[in-house]
Amino acid sequence: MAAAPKNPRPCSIADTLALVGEKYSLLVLREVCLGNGRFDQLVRNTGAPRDILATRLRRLLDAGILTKEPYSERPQRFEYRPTRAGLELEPVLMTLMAWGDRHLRADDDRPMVIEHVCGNELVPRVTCRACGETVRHEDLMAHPQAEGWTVTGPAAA
Amino acid sequence: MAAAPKNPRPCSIADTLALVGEKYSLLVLREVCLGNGRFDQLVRNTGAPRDILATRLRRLLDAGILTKEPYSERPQRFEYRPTRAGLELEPVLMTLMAWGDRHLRADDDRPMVIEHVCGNELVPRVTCRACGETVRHEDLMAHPQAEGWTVTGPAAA
DNA sequence: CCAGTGAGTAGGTTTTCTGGACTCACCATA
DNA sequence: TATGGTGAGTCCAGAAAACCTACTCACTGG
Repeated sequence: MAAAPKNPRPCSIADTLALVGEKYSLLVLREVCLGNGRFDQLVRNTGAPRDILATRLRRLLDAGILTKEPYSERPQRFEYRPTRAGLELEPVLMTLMAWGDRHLRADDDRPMVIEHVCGNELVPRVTCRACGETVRHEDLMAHPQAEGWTVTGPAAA
Repeated sequence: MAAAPKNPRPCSIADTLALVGEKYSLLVLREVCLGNGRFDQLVRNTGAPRDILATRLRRLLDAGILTKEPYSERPQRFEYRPTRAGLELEPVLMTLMAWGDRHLRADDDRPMVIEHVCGNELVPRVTCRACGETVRHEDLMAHPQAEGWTVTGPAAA
């Protein structure tokens, strides 16, 4: 018998995680978004082994999520910065942080508070671009576009 | 010399990823949110090896993100379902999917379209709960709550 | 009785992570 | 000019995870 075909559901979540889902990648992105883009800062702040960090950085550069900008000639030194695409991953970081703050922490134990220009603390909320309402699970219907990938809960194709 | 202390930045993103950041975990959550909660469905749809899937499921159960509900006595069969906490991770899945759809796919090649009750296709957007505005990177200021964890870009503590 | 299914477990190999030391280029100071 | 320090990595051996294949166990349906 031929080996298992191994074709999981085609999915943009999976594709995105293939780029940024490895250990430390999103922490690197966090630091870089905070402006801490130097190698040793990344090592200290993420806890990644230097070795692993180097391969993660290469991958994120290749994926167009980070860029490497010189901040000193002689000794050549670089700083990693998010690209536009990298910055567009910030919502992922926000929603992860919000979940952790809600479920893993006491109210007075949040390690970081983010302030929005409006002057309030940022509590991120995901809304529907079309109608502006908060997105709730019960309000969603999934429509797989490929044959054979059914969903049994919210919807049928 | 004593070994490196290895204390990375305290962070809810890291804490959340410690629970759901391993390979396949978020794909399992995706399937479970879609209503495909049985072991063999999860194997097929995520592509995870059966033994890895078993350990991921245990971890997600322990973390209170999934529950195991019987759908048949004799033969005892269970189905995994998201808890409230699990459903609250859906925004993470939405934002990951939106990013992948935007950056890794052509417009006519999205593997899944989600319809909101409002009748439109869901395009998720992260907004500030206080003022309702779309969250943009430039509008944020990060305030680390612990000493020593500076940010050099958006803000100082 | 036999084949088939759903939900795992077991074992052995391959891949990846990890921690530590090492390099290389440069600067500062004595 | 030696001496030490920093930033940005690389290299390596041991530990841990992932992977694949096969196997079990409890049924069910014909």
